[in-house]
Amino acid sequence: MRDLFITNTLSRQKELFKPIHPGHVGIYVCGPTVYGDAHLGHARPGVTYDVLTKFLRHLGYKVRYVRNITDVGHLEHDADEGEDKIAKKARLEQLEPMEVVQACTLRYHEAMRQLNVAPPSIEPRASGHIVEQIEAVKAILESGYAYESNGSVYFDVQKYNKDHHYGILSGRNLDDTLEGTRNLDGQSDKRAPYDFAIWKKAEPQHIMRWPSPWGEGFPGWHLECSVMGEKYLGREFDIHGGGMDLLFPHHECEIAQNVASRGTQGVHYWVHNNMITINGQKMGKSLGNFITLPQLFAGDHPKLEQAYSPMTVRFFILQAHYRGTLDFSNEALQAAEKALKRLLQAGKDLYAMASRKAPALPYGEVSSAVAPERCQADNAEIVKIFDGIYEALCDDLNTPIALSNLFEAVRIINSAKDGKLSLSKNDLDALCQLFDDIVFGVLGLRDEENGSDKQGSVIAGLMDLVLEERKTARENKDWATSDKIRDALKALGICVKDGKDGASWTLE
RNA sequence: GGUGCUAUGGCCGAGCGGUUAGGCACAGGUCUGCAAAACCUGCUACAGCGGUUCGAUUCCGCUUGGCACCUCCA
Repeated sequence: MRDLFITNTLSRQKELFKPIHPGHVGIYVCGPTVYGDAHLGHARPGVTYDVLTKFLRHLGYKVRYVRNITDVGHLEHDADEGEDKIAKKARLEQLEPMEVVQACTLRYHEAMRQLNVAPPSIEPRASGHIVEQIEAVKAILESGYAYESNGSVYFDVQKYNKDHHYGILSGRNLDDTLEGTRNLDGQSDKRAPYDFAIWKKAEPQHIMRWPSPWGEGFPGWHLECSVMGEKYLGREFDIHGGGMDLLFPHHECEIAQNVASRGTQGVHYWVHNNMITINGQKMGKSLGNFITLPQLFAGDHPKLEQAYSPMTVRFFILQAHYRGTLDFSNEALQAAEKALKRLLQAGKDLYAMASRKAPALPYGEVSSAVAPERCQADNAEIVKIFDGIYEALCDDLNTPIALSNLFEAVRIINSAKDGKLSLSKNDLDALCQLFDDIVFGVLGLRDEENGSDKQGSVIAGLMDLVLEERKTARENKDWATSDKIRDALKALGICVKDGKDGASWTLE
């Protein structure tokens, strides 16, 4: 099995990935808080950890991928007001909280499906794990690193920091945290401003509430990930992923809770994806510059010059390394759209040359192929591309380098198609393998052009007929008829191109 | 204020102590009835100032700019 190196936020270095149990990998990723439409920002971790998971599987690991749905417990703004984000939205729209959760979850799933992000192995909800969270609060209280105050339970950060390092992940120390924290006129039940709630008392108007030994309330936000990670992946597991903005306080708090409740940090590799920015600035609801995925796919937003397909967005994300910020712009998306089209067209031409059918991996299915150790191609350049791609992906999931190698393959395929280069059967097989395993498998790209199979085959049949007539006209040098057909098809969004081996067409 | 990240050609975006990233755009060429596509060629950059080095875009320091986290956030 090839060695994978991945940047561990804990050490801030690339580390050789070694799973706890050989051949198996447990991954936990912080999923969305379901109170609104999924936006462009959600696409980044969705795609990033989808590729990581698919690559691990391709390397031969058996992966359990857990991604939660946060449907309770997000305190809004000021923790002292204790208003649950979901409950607030529900009140505004006169809906049951779970109605909001359900609607948003379904929309999130639909957006992920369009992005060809496979569903996780387990998708636990915070609201379904209240009992476990209460048990965790009890355990933390027993450990002495928490205190009850007026019906709420807070984590005693200062005490914890005496025995452990609060800030081990984010690279801070408590004094730094102190300086940045503003005192809110002592109206809090907390002993110190940096203490965080692990159980929060429900105010009378609060809809989502559960009974507990400390009265009616709801669990603190940081707790759910600690609890569900342990429940489904064990006391210790391999990888925990999430957005960089969750690094502090969320993930820092998770570590503290894990140490307090079960005596171990729990996570071996912390992986963080960077943000998508718009004009160099992070997207955020409060900044009013966020674009939802449905808007993006429909082109329905003032910042959008056109609609961008889910695959274009996926390719756009893959073109940058996951640890860097990625700046959104129409130019960048349009460039991605064209590049993707060229890549997929080369794939089609490749399969035609090899007389194979492209694998159509439906949503949720993962290629069962295991990374080949060696490339069997005769052409040295193809071997180099093959190696380059695996080397790049094994080096902290460097998808941009992998893509640059794939475009070298595109060049070779196109040259072969033009008859300027001949490829052996081994070469073609190797290239097909690359497209099967990497382009469609690991990177999860796919052709969006074709409609349903039945419609597609009808159109293909009609096109054969039309192009046959046009060919006859061209053989008679009847350019008027030939151009008339091409123009008419163009008007329907079908682009005809005359190549050496006859005409081909694509749906715009 | 504290902590950390970053500064790459027209745009996006990799990378590295000495050797072509890649994509998009642009210009010229080949092919072609024309067009499109494709292929070939060109455009060769690393904020500024110092330092280390035989050699720095890559390491170090300073300056200037940008960003993120410290509050819900992917």
